[in-house]
Amino acid sequence: MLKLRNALQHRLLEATTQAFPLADVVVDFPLSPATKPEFGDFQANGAMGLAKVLGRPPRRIAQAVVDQLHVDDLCHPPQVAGPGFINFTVRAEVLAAEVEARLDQPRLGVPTAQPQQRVVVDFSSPNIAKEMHVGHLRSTVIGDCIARLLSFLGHRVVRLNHLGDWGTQFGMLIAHLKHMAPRSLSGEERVELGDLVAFYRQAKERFDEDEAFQEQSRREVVNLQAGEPESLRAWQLLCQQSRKAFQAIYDRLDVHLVERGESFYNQALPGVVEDLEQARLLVVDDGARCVFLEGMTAKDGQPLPLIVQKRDGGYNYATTDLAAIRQRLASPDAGGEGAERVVYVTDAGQSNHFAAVFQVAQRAGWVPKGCRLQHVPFGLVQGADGKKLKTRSGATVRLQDLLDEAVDRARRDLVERMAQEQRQNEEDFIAHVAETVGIAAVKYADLSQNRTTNYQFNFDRMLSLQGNTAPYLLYAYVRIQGIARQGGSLVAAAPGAICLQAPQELNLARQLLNFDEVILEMEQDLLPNRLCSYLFGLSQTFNRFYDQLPVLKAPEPSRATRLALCRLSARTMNLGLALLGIKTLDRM
RNA sequence: GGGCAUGUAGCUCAGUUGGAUAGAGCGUCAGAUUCCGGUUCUGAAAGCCGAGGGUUCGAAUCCUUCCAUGCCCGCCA
Repeated sequence: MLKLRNALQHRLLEATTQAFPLADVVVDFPLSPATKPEFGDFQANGAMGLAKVLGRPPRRIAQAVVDQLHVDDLCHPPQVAGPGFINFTVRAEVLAAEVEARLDQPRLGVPTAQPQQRVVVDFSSPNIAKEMHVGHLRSTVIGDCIARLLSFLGHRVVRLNHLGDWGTQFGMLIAHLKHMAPRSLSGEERVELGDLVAFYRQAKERFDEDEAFQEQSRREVVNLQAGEPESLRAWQLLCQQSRKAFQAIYDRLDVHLVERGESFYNQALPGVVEDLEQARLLVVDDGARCVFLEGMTAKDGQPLPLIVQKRDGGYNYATTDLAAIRQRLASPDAGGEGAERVVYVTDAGQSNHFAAVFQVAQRAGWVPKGCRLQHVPFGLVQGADGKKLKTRSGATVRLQDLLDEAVDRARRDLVERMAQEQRQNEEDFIAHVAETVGIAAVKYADLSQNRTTNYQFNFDRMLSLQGNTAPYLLYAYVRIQGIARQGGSLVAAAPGAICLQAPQELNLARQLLNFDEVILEMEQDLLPNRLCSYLFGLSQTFNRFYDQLPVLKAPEPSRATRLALCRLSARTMNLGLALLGIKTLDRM
């Protein structure tokens, strides 16, 4: 409806200037989508605002504007309602023409962004030698969705996995590896570390108990940073092992990332501190080198420092994040990424940190004009008790276990339903459906909630076949495919064949045509739940349509019209879900 | 103590630049089936939008004070 809205907005402004040719009044008369279906398709609320300026009753103003409006080709006569709203209802023939035009548009009416930018989306970011857990779920799912959206809009998107692959804890791990599997380092023996979490735990235990081991661990950190070959090899071995585990999960989630761990910026860290020194931002405080932040205070009301080099000379995460910003925003000739926008998808707890780091980057002059650094925060994943999600024994929930359970449950549901319906299906089918539904349910549950709030994780709810869930949406899609299987061609409609008559047809057409508005809205604030609630509403409208009107058995021209609506519904669902990172099924 | 969030129906949550009578889903209760997959559809009950004050034609939305909850606050990320 974007095109229609723009056209109407244009005419509305013309009518307003005709009605009130006052040079000194800036006439702003915005047209927005109607807040309720009974108000039509669009509404204009400008009359109330102008009432004071013009010193006339708002309804009279609205009527004066309507009198100058020429929109007969697009709408029914606009209605003045309430205190002075103007309501517009688009003509059925116009809707039909829009539906027909959209049937063959690959982008379903969504324009590409102008200008197209180079965007870095930084998300997921697990730590080497630790397992991915619920904490990584939201970043991975939301980040992937945002990256998909921005690429769809035509931006050149680089999806970076800022892996925790460097730092003091590696000394401990390397030292432990050297004890456990010394021959693996020389390549004489292939080592399978197996459960890296257990390995990490062992190393940590030993570190806490054994003083000699502590000393050795510290030496390994120094060795690693100095590039000592054997320590480096141990480090690589650990990274490789983790990478395999991560990749298995990314494959399952259909999430693609470019690995760009913290170690990538290691060489740049001294330069970052030098730059800050050059920019006269650096202050030595209590032996640490830091930048004092503007507008941020610590507990005692003193200015808050961002430490970039510790007392012992080591660097910390703030330094790495600064190095990353500098590299991402630098031009490609300077070895940079040339990004015009960098989006960080991390939990809301890091808001302060990013505000600090962005401020320092800004003051250091690393952010070129027109470039934008953006933290996209999200809330915690909580259990049914409203507290941070844990297993029954109190441990962190492994992401792999969480996905397994979702798929298991989806499978049990499916098998039970098949028994009830006396349906026979191949094992391949069952496995594929269970996997798709399970993963979709987990993703959708996360995305369908406003990301800024904490989110209560609940298997029963997300896998339910009713309500705002992935299975409900997938089922609506499956129904359309069912029509196709029964002989309804969703391939094409004859030109001019669409004739919208029944209210269910008109409702569905309107909903379908709103897709473009929703995508642009989602782009504005990067809230995937906007798209989710749209797709849920579309599924509901479709189910009503499907329930109340026959498609295949309908006489012409209804049959062709309804098939066209089915086709556009399927395409819209498919594209919408794809932007969420969710795959559709033809049968389930 | 400071900062950032959050507070809307029994539960889980939407609510667009301030717009019309406050919106879903689940649950509850009452209905629908000659139909392309009933995993559906129709309807009902359910609200002091945390509390007070302010801004204006108009506030869940903006400002302010307070209350409650969560997260963060110097060398971990």
